[in-house]
Amino acid sequence: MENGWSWEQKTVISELIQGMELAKQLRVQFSDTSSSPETTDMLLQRILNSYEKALLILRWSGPVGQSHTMGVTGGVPGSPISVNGSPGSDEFEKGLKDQQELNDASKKRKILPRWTDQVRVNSGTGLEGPHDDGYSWRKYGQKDILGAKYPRSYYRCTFRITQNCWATKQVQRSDEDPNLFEITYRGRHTCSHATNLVPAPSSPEKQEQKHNNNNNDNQQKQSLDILSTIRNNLRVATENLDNREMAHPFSFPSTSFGCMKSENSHFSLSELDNSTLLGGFPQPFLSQASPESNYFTASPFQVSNFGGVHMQFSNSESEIISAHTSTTNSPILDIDFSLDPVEIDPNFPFDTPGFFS
DNA sequence: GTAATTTGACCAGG
DNA sequence: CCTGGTCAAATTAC
Repeated sequence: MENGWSWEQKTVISELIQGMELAKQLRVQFSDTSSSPETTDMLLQRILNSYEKALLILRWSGPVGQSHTMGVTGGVPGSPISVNGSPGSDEFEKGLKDQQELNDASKKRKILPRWTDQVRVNSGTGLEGPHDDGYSWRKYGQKDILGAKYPRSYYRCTFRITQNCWATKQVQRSDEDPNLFEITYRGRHTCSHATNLVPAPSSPEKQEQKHNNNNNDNQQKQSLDILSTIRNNLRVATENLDNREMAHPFSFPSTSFGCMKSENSHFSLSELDNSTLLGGFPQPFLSQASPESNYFTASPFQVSNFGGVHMQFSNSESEIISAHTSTTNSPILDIDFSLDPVEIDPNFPFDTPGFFS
């Protein structure tokens, strides 16, 4: 790695910087009545994408304490990551030990970190197609759940076998609000497959049928975490921000890491000079933005619910409390933050090419 | 042809 | 025993 910064560190930093810059632009937008709502909306999207990406990367990096810990993390008080950042060594070791011992999936599953996401799909706009969260998932089952109107779908990382990546997710459509999906993620991706090879994402319709794995919202929520930390730079408020779909998964450049998909047109790096850090990524334009406007507040140490999305973290033991937040203006997002330090996966491909340059 | 999805069977935990 | 989660053969998609 050059300059002591790994590629991912640089990426995170640049994403955060970009987010800030965009937010600033947005602020200007609001004082500039001549700018169109579309522009504003697009800026919002991009901001979110940046934060998403940064969060994702942070997640991959795992809890702090490792050599790969990014400096940024420390500067993110209140962020989930930093909260988990200091795992009790006991549990940490225990977790590692467990993972090593466990070959069987169920045990393994038990110790995997778990977090839930609630994603709203905007049926009106023909779905925000946030297709995937950028990962490459493979459906391996579907179950009717007692008391639930809709079946639950089970997905695992496409690279489970080839790269021993044990990340999985479950998608459950909400009973009362068919537009709402609860996505539970389990385990961190340890794969290092650059999926830009993966063909274009499926069509929106297809996604719809597939229960809309709009998990990218997940990252959007995560974005909020960081978002809140940059509160001073962010104070945006659009008119009513209903549950809107920030949609647009971001993708990574050809050097994409993990099992992220590099979806063609959703790359969202801006024209900001962050590229100097990143080494110059391509900058395809953002795709269509949702029409509705947003309202978005970043209050100190408080993550807000954004676009009606909701996210909770929990370790394998604790219950996932499902808070209902398809809501609108509640600036407060309940985050049950108790991620398990154990989530460091021994298999994490630190040595993966491209992970650390 | 390969890869992904579907779907009933199987299994473990409570 | 019931339920949720996973497996794997059959099927479908590419």
